[in-house]
Amino acid sequence: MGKSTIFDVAKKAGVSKSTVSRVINNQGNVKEKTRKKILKVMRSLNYHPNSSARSLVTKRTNTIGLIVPDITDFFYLQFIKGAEVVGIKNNYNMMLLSSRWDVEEERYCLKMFGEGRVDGVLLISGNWVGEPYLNCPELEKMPLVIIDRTLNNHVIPTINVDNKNGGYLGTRHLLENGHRMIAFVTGLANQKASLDRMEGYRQAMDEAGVRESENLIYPGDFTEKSGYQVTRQVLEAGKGITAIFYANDLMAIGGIKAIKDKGLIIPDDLSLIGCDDLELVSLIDPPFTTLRQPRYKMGYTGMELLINSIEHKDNINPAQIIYHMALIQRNSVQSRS
Amino acid sequence: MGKSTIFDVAKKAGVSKSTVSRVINNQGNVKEKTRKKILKVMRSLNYHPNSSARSLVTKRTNTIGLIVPDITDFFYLQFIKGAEVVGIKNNYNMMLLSSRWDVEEERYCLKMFGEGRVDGVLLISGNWVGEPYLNCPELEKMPLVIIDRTLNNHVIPTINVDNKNGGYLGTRHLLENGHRMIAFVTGLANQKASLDRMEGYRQAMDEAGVRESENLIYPGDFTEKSGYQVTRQVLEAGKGITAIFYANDLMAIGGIKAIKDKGLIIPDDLSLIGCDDLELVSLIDPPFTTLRQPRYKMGYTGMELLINSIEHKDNINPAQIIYHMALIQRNSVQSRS
DNA sequence: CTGTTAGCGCGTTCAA
DNA sequence: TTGAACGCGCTAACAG
Repeated sequence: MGKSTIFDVAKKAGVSKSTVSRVINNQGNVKEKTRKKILKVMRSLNYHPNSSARSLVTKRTNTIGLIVPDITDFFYLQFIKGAEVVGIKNNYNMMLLSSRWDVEEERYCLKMFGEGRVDGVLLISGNWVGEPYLNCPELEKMPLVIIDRTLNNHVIPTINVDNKNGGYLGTRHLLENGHRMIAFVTGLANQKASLDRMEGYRQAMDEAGVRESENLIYPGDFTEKSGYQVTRQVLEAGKGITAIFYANDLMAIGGIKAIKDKGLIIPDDLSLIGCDDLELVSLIDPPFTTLRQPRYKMGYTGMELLINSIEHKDNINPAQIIYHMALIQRNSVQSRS
Repeated sequence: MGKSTIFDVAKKAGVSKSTVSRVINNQGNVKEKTRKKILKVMRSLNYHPNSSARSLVTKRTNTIGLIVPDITDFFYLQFIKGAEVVGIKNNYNMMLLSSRWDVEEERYCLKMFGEGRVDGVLLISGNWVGEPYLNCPELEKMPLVIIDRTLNNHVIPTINVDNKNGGYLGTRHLLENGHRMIAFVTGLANQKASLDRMEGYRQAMDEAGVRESENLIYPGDFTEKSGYQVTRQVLEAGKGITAIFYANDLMAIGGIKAIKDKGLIIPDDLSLIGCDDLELVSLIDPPFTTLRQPRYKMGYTGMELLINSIEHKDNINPAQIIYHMALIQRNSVQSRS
């Protein structure tokens, strides 16, 4: 038996394929009686139009390609969620590929999507230093929006947060609470977000006249484990550090463990701030102060831009959108004034 | 200009489409020299075969449909991850649809995938009571594997854990540590997993001769919030409860908060156990004892079965696979003996 | 080793 | 209001 085609329906209903096609897409004028008839036959045959055949002629797939460094990473969930909501509202499906934190892999994903599988691509990028998307032939003519990354070529729209300002805000908050010996734990050295946040930290420290900031920077790698290890170093350094600023929440969580293991109390003995505002931060003890990156909103907006550009609703998409990071205060910063 | 087609390549290379097709799929014998030439032309034209056209004739899309109740839910990440690994290894892409915890929506997703968009479907099911997949015409001939659910019709392969045994094991563990007044916090009433776990709890309690177990069952809804609220009830009930068994980890996390808010210490004042073993459990303070559901493995195996069935590598897929839940001991159970 | 031919299932003219 | 004919881009016989 196999799947039934539009031809089977037409034959059984005693009409031509064209008429069936018309009722499927409810367009054109079809007599109510024949429409009813065709609908009935379609059901009886359990007919579903074949989407490949359709795409071949319409040049539309109604699906959006989504690329993420790691589906399993808590950090990306809200981006995806935001994008999904807009996708559903506009009748798009999502095809998911994972770049596994690899630039080459990311390019491969772009290539897959370049084979007419999708109408556009939402790339949630590994935030590498550099601009690897220039001269990428896979992209030719394919609507694309990049999230969590800023490009200066102004041809691919990007959505990002102001990481430098985030670093600045967090550091200011600690300074205003009377801290001066503030350590900064970085993420991976090739991650732009980490570098930018560190720059903000430096600027705030400089402005406050804390000259030793260079010696207060500790290299981490964004993982919980490194947060734990680095924090041990900080605690054993004996520099009189009273607060730690982590370049992301996961490291802060590791840090909290290390601090507790030392028998110290947060924030009484040591203050800390994270970065990103993962949902699970509120589950941690203590819930800690962090800088929120509006990830849901970013995914949402990214998908909107993308669909606009696919459907030419609006040809003047902005070249870049940059959101502020917001300080979310919880219970991990003690005033020393 | 637009996208270039196989015809453009053929013309520019001075050969026929068939020859180009042969090198694309590297099959058949093609003279090395012409192959080189064609490859070169393909690059120069930035040619990528159109996957819709291909699917139309091969009847293969090389993509797998994945249905999940909520992409954002921590619980599902490892299933997806396991499935993804196998998918990548076998050159399949993944198309992701979210059923949003709704049976109707789930059916709609199945329908979408029934339109030839995918070669098979991996359904990570909302674990509802009942068997809604019988007589579902969308499924006709479509390879399908269901995860996190057991069906007894023995036509659709399912992968699940032995939830009842999990409930039994957890309760036994508490009993063996000298607890008798053990509360059980359920999940949503229409969730089979919760009911099964509760049944295991009951059995263990009965075997141990604890007759009041009916009065120790508290209804929750799987959310952290309900875990918090129910735990407050338990603490205020004054029944002499010394341990709480939560039907999932999220509720246990809420419970931990409630217990701490009361100024009580875990496990000294109160023991507890969760269920599922989410990754984030190790981040919680204290890391708590729970029953592990091998989610990565389940996703992995599910995808393997599915691909086997698509490629007819193996027509005798098992009708159901049931994994054990394993007790993962951490620091939330105090011995009272 | 290579070219010719015939569809895959559908939407879209253009006539009727 | 309907049907006939064509083509989307590709693979798969079948010849040569």
